[in-house]
Amino acid sequence: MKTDLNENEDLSTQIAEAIRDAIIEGSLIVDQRLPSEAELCEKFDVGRSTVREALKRLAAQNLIRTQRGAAGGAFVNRMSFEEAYDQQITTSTLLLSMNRVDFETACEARYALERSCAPLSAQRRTPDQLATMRAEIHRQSQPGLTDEAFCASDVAFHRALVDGAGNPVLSYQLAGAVEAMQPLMNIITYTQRDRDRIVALHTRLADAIEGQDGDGADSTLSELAEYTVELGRNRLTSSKQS
Amino acid sequence: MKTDLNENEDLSTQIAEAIRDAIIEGSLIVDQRLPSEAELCEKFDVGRSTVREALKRLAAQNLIRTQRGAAGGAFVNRMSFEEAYDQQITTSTLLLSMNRVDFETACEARYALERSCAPLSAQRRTPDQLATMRAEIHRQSQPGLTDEAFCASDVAFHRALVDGAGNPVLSYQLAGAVEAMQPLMNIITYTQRDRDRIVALHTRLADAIEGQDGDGADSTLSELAEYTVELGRNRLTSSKQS
DNA sequence: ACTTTCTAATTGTCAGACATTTACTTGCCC
DNA sequence: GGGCAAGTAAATGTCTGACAATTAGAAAGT
Repeated sequence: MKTDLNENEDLSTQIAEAIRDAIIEGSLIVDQRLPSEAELCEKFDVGRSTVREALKRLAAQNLIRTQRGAAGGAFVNRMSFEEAYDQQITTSTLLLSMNRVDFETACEARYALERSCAPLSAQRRTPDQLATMRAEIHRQSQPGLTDEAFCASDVAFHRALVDGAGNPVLSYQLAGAVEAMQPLMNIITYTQRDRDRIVALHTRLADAIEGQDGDGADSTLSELAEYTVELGRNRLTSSKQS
Repeated sequence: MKTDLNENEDLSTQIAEAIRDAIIEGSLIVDQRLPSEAELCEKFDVGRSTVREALKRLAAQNLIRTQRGAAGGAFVNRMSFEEAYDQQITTSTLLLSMNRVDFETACEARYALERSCAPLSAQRRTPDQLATMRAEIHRQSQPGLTDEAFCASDVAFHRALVDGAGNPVLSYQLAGAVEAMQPLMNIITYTQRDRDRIVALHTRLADAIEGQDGDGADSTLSELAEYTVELGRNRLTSSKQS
């Protein structure tokens, strides 16, 4: 681990970067214990608060975890898919909401990515995932559902579809795209007719996935994408008029 | 912003979460100044170090930035695509390297995602992006290139392809998939024959993109994916034998 | 052998001090 | 009045020392 710091950033930033690089580069391996705070103070020749701030930075990125007590300390954390999901979702959500990304662009990205899962999902989906999709479709067709609940169910449906590809890396990458869209989707007010149409498309999609018809799933997703963009466009137009 | 904290986590974690939630929820908007450290101490009734650790956590996630001086303080940061890229790449890289994700799975995910960009890229790529692709192909065919430089050029080529879709959200999502693969790709030792084959495929890909032939690009990518998986498989087999 | 107690190591938190940076004010000179 | 310089105040960055809380392991006693 490098110990010479000469940039013009904060000391805690530099120290955090030095340790992060050591983790990425592999000289600190998973579950390995970092030197104690006191030792890091000596090694980098800084005060304890500075070291602690650096460690907190790393903890915020799930790179390390800390334990108190005698055999405690900071340990290199094995980044779990769960943690990575959450980070990805937070980042994506903020990225979309803070940069005035328009609905159409986000929608295009989301469905483009999702379509890349469809053929794999048609091939590999488990009965369990198929059942989840059916269950969500059933929920979506129940009357009296709030728009938000409908949206949440939509997300669950699409996640089941994505997970059907049986590729955790794909699931991880898609988590951001699908979940981060939810706040944008929530601007849509669904009429009963909209919902009927979406449920019909979801049903066709589930049928295709069940029948291992990759092309069918792909084209249905394509239709769904088009319809969603259209809904978003109408919503924007009507809100401008009002 | 909530100020009552009663969980059993660190104080700095709780405070960071409270502020983060306020940012996500929208009660703290972009470029808004947070209360000074002293004010936050009062508000949450904790010491200054605790507040500072919380702020460093947020800074590590690019949620805030800080300025020194009289009119300084912590400000809600507009998450830039650049920052989001970097975060995504770090997270993805560590996720893959720490969870023994096998080459095949990662490769499948990467090319599946990339294929979702191909048709859009064929439609919209700028001459500039096309030129980048050609330039990288040229570099790749030069003799005496190290494996690492070849890999780097490969990444640059594929990023140009992805950027060609003209959708920043897609570029962002793909950044992780493409860049995070690089360490895994680096285990491959390319023979001259491998390189020739890859350059030929890249050329076909660039031709398809130039000719706005989405299907052609898609099928070429598919071939490239297959070939890359094969290379990885051979590499693993031979390393097991040695 | 088992339980209890003690001890030491380590992180979590607080308080106070000083350094550094920076915007703004004040005062002086022209 | 305008411009320049010095000073001032507010804020973050850093250091030090102290104590609290937690925990593993050693020591002691039965």
